[in-house]
Amino acid sequence: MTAETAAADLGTISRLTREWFVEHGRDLPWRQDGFGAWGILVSEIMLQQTPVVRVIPRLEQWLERWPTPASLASAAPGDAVRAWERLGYPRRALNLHAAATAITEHHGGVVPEDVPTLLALPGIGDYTARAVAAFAYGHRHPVVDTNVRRVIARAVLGQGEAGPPSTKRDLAAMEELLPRDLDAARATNAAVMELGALVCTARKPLCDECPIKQLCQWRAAGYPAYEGKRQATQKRFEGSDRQVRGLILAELRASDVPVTTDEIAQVWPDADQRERALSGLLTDGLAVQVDSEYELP
DNA sequence: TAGCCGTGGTC
DNA sequence: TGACCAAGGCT
Repeated sequence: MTAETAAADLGTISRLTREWFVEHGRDLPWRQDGFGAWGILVSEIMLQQTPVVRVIPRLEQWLERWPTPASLASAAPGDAVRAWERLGYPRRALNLHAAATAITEHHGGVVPEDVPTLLALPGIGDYTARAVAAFAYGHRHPVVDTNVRRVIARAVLGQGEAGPPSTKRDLAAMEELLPRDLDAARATNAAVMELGALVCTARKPLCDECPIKQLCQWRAAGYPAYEGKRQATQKRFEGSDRQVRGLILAELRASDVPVTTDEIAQVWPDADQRERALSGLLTDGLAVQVDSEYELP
């Protein structure tokens, strides 16, 4: 295949995916016109490693309570952790509060537009910075999440799985899929992501329904099994320190007053694990000690 | 960079 | 039923 043909195919992949998106993309809250940069930022933080269906109700409550960065910044960090409820990875709530504070104090209460400034905010990494710049402000940046990585691996590279993160490779590939036009570029980012979420899924991809199956390199190769490296498998959660942290934090969230070590001892039998978990929560700022008791910050 | 960080749903 | 997966970030 010549370079020209390849470039043309990338353009076709991009266009077909956008056309599919217009027809099949979900009407998610953060995609509505005028949703606002703050709402999009909050949604992106909440969506980190967390399914859409669990984010939507929490996001709506969050934005009703804290409609601006300044409003969240004026709350206690612990209120953010409590309002996070059971979304998981509660340090995200703490980071979001810290980001709101930085935005209020250093950026005039307005969510920054450019990737480097966004990256400097706590809890905002490469994906989230690009997503906010692209979706909230319409900047032309490749946005690469786990869905996009999978689509690129399959459709462009002909591999069954994305394997371990390969940021440079995937950013370059996504960059090539982005049209010059700003609106079309933003739509492409959303469309490829959505294709990975709804059709080109991790387990049972719906290849028959795929708008770019004719151009998919993985399909053309006969769906070879993935042979490359894989991401390390997650450790078992049941009985882990992570579980203990979660249980202790749930105890702190549920209480209006500081919690005693005796009360914490009720949530988990193993004292060593309790100490490790509690110490970790203190280090992370998710808990603070008052005399011999503990509470949210 | 590999390991850690929650929680719940799926097959 | 247990492993896998989910719009990642940080160290």
